[in-house]
Amino acid sequence: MLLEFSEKIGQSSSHAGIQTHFDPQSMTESKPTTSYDVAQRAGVSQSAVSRCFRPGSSISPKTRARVLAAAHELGYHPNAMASGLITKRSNLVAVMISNLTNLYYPEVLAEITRRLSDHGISVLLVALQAESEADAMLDQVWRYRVDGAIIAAQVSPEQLSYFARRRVPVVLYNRFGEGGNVPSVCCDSIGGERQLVDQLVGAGHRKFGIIAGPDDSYVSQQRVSGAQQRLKELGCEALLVKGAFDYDSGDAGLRSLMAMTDGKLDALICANDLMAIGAIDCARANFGIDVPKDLSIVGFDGVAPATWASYRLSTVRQPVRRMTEAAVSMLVERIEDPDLPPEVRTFSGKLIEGASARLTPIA
Amino acid sequence: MLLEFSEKIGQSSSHAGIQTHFDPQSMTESKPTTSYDVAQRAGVSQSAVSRCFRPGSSISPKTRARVLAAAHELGYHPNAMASGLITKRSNLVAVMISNLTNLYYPEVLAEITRRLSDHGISVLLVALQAESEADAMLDQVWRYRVDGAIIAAQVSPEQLSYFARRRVPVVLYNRFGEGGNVPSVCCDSIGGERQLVDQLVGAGHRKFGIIAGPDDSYVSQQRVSGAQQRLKELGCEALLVKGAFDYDSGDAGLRSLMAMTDGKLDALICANDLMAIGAIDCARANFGIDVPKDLSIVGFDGVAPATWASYRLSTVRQPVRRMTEAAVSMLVERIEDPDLPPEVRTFSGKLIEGASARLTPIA
DNA sequence: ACAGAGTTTGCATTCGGATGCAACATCCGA
DNA sequence: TCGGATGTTGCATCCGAATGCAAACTCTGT
Repeated sequence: MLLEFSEKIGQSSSHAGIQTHFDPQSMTESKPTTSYDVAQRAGVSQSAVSRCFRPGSSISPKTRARVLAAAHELGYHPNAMASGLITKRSNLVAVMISNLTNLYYPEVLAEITRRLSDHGISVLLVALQAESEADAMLDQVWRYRVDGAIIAAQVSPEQLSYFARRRVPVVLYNRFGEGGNVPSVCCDSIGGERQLVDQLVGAGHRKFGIIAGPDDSYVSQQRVSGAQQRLKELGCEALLVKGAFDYDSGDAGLRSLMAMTDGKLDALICANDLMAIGAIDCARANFGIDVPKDLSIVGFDGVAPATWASYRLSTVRQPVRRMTEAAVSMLVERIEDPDLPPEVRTFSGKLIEGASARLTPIA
Repeated sequence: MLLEFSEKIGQSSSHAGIQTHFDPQSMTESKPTTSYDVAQRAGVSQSAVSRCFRPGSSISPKTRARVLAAAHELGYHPNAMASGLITKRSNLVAVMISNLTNLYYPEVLAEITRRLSDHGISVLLVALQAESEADAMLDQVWRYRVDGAIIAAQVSPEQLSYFARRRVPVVLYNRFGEGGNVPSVCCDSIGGERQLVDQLVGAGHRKFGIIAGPDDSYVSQQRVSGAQQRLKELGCEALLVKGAFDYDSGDAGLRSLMAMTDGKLDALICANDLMAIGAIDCARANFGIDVPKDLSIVGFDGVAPATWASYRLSTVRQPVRRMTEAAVSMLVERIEDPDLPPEVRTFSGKLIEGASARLTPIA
C-alpha cells in the first residue's frame, strides 16, 4: 500500500433518517461511489442526487443539505462521462497549439485554461508538432465530443470544415480561416508593423531587412506584408529572408542579410521576438554591431525575454489578456448558441519602445 | 451557414448489401452518428461495430471492412464518454502544472503530451496558478475519472492521498511526496549542485551567494541544500537570499547580495536558470560587473534562453526527454497494474559549461 | 455428407446520471 | 377547512458503446 488511508470517513453519521450500514473500510476497496450510493446514504432517490449537482434544478434546501452531506462523506463526484453522455455536453474544449516551445504560447495557454475553467470547462490539450499529426490528434478530439475548440495551430481547411459540419464551434487564435468565415481573434499584425515602420522611417532609417517566419504561418505573412507594404509606400527598399520563428533563424537571417547588403543595413524587422533576439545576439557577437546605434532591430509579440535587460526589444506586444478573454467568451457564446455569426476580432498591439531600435530622429 | 458543406458523402454506395436510404443532406442537420447508424448502414449489429473499434475483439476481416467503410462514409468516431462509462477507462490523464510561464515547463508539457498520445491517451490540462485553486481544479479531475495524473505542481499531501485512495496512479515530476511513497521522476538536484560547486570551488571561487526559489518548492530546497552542503564540506561560506524562480528575483537577489557583501562575491548560484539570467543582466547593467571574469553565475535547468549568446549560461541541463519518457512509462505501467510499487527514478543532469562562470582555475 | 472444433455474430444487459411526467407535499387565501 | 397554485420528489427511461453468452456459421478431416 502506497499511503496510509487515514481520513475520517463515516464519522458524522449522527443525522436522523434511514441509513444502511456503512463500512469505512470498504471505501478503500469498493468501486467509486455513484449517485445511487449517495442517494441510499441520504435516504433519497437518485434523481434527487442528480438535481443537487445540476444548477437550476428543483430541490428543497433540506434535501439538498442531506445529499451534499452524504456526498461529502462518500467523496462523491458526479461522473462527467455519464452526464456528458445524456446531456451531450462534455464541458471539454480542445485547445490546439502547434509549437508550445514558441515562448509566446505558454502564456496564452495558461490564460485560456484559467478562463475556461471559470466557465466550468476543462481543457483537452492537443499539442501538434507536425502538420501530419493533426489527423490522428483530431480523432481524439472527436471521440471526446468536445464542446468547442480554440485553435492556435495550422489546421487544414478540410479539418476546419469538419468542425463546422459537426457544429462544433471553433475560435481561431491569430489565424484566419476560410475567408473570414470562422470566428477568430487576432492581433493586428499589419497595423503593428506599419507603426514600427513609421517609427523607423521617421527616425531616418532607409535600408531595411526583413526576416520572415515559416511560409505557412498566417501571422508571418501578415506581418511581413504589412511591413513591406508600408515600406513601399514610404519609398524604402527592403530585403527579405526566410526564417522559422526560432532563435537560430534570427542569427542565420542576419548573416544572410549582412552578406546580401555588404553590411549596409539600417534596420531589421523580424517577424517575431525570438528571431529578433537571435539577430541581436548575432549582431553583437558576430559582427560587433552596436544595437541600436548601428542597426535597429524590432520584433513582434512581446514575449517575456524581450523585456530582459540584455535586449530591451523594441516590439509590438500582443494584448494577451484581452485576446484570450475574447477567444474564450466568443467560444462560450457559440457553445450556447451555435448559430451566432462568425466574427473576427482584431486587437491592436502596444508599441514597446524598448532600446533595440532607434525610433526617433537623431537630434 | 459558416461554411460550404461540399464533401463527397454517400457517393460510394456501390457495394452490395442491405441498405437503407441515405440522405447526404441530413448529415449536416442530424445528430452525430452512433454505432447504431454505422451498424445499420453496414448491415450488421451494433456489437460488430463496437468490436471493430476495439482491438483484440473477434471480428472477421470481411465484416470489419464493411463496417470501416460505413464508418468512414458517415464520419463516425466512437463516443469516448460512452465507452469510458462501461470500460471504466477514460483514456484521459491529468497533467497538472503550476507555472506554465516558467520556460522550463512548456517543453516538458509538449513532450509529455506527445508521449501520452502515443499510448492513445489524451491530456486533461490542469494549470494551477495559486495553491488555493487546486481543490476546484481537482474537482474537474475527479469528474472526468482520469486514468492517472502527472503532477508538476504543488499538491498537498491530502490531495495526493486522495489519488491513492481512489487508486488513481500518479507520477510526480520533480517533486517528492509522502516520504518516497509516490512514484516520481526527478532530476538529481543535489548531485547537480555538487558538481557545480565542485567546479566553482576548484576554479578558485570562495565567497558564494545563493539565490533560492520559493520556500514551498521541492526542487528549490534540494538545489539550495545540495549547494550549501557541498560548500560547507569544502569550507566555503555562502550567503542565502530568497527568490521566486523568476527573472526579477535574479535581479533583486543579486542586489541584496551585493549590498550584504559589499560587492565582494566570487560566485553566484541560482536555483534556476531564469534567476541566473536575471542576475547576469543585473550584474552587467547595474553593477558593471564582467560575467564571468569578476563574478561567476550558474543556474539550473537548461532552458532555451540559457544557450543564447548573451548569456551562455553555465548550468545543469535536465534530461527532459528521458525524464518525460520515464514519467509517461511509469504512469502507463501503473494504469495497467495499479499495484506496482512506488518507485523514484532520478536522472543526472548534464553540466553545461557555458560562459557565465569560470569553471577552471586561472592558469 | 457429417461430426466436431473453432470463429463470428447478435441479443440483451450494463455503465452512471439527466429528465419528462405524474404523484405528492406544502402553503396561501377565502 | 378547503381549493388550488406552487414546489418537491420518485419512477421510468434514455444516452452510446462494451461484453457474456449462446446461436449461427466456417472449415477440417473422414
